[in-house]
Amino acid sequence: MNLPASPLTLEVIDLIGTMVSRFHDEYEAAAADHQLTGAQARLLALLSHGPLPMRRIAEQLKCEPSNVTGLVDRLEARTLVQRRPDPADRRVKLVAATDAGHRTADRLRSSLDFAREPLAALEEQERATLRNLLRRILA
Amino acid sequence: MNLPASPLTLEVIDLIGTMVSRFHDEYEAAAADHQLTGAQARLLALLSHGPLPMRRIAEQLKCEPSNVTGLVDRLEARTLVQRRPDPADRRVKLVAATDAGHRTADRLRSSLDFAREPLAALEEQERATLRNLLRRILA
DNA sequence: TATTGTTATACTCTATAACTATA
DNA sequence: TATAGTTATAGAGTATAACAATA
Repeated sequence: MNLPASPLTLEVIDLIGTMVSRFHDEYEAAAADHQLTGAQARLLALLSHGPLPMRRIAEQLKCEPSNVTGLVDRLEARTLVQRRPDPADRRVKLVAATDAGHRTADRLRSSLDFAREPLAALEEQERATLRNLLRRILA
Repeated sequence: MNLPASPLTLEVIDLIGTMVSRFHDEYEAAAADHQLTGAQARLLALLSHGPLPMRRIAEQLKCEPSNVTGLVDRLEARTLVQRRPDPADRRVKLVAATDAGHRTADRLRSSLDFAREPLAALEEQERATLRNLLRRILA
């Protein structure tokens, strides 16, 4: 059983919804600026930390492994990623970002700094307060 | 020119990213629980405020009008929405949620109260602080 | 037998362009 | 001529099920 939410709580939920929507739209737009779809951008960002097996990619992206095949196919056709054999297990294919892929991922990440601008409205101390509140919500 | 972001700012951006990702995934899951896609759920939520012309729906959903045709087709096939003529302009079709559509939208909205639970970790005063910070960021 | 990645299939979402019926 | 909605087409993302190679 849920208690009815207070007007304050409802407003916070609404504000979070607005933030989610805005952040999401701008991420898609930033990806499009680099001729990437949102899913492709997320995969490329994932690979900037290092190569991953197809299986792990599917887990991280929360989708079926069969989807990853097409996703990697399209990025590989543009030489942004590369399939490599895993010496330890010949069933596994490791997907790695190429140099071009890493550069694209870096540029994408920089362009995402749009998120930094709205935060400039806050003082250092206020950003710390926001960080602490978000940490507790997401804990 | 952008100044490099401080570690604090980067952490806040990262926390916001986590919130966006979590909120988005849970919205999709809640929609799926009602046999709706995310796009269908957003359209149905939009119509809970009242009927809208196809054109306005496209604007609100930030997509092309041609997409709305199929979206409404699929919801109409399940009698969750209905196309009506606009007495004032015979070119316009008004899309309205049916009773069943309103009920589904209500249930969906209730199930989204998952967002309320994490907020319970905060005291009333802290929620007010969070609201004020978010308001300024999103202003 | 179980696991990894792929293929085949089907559906939804999306954009573009051409069409129709109104205005 | 301009606008609202539709259709046709195509590409991308997604899930399910069946499959080959390897463990």
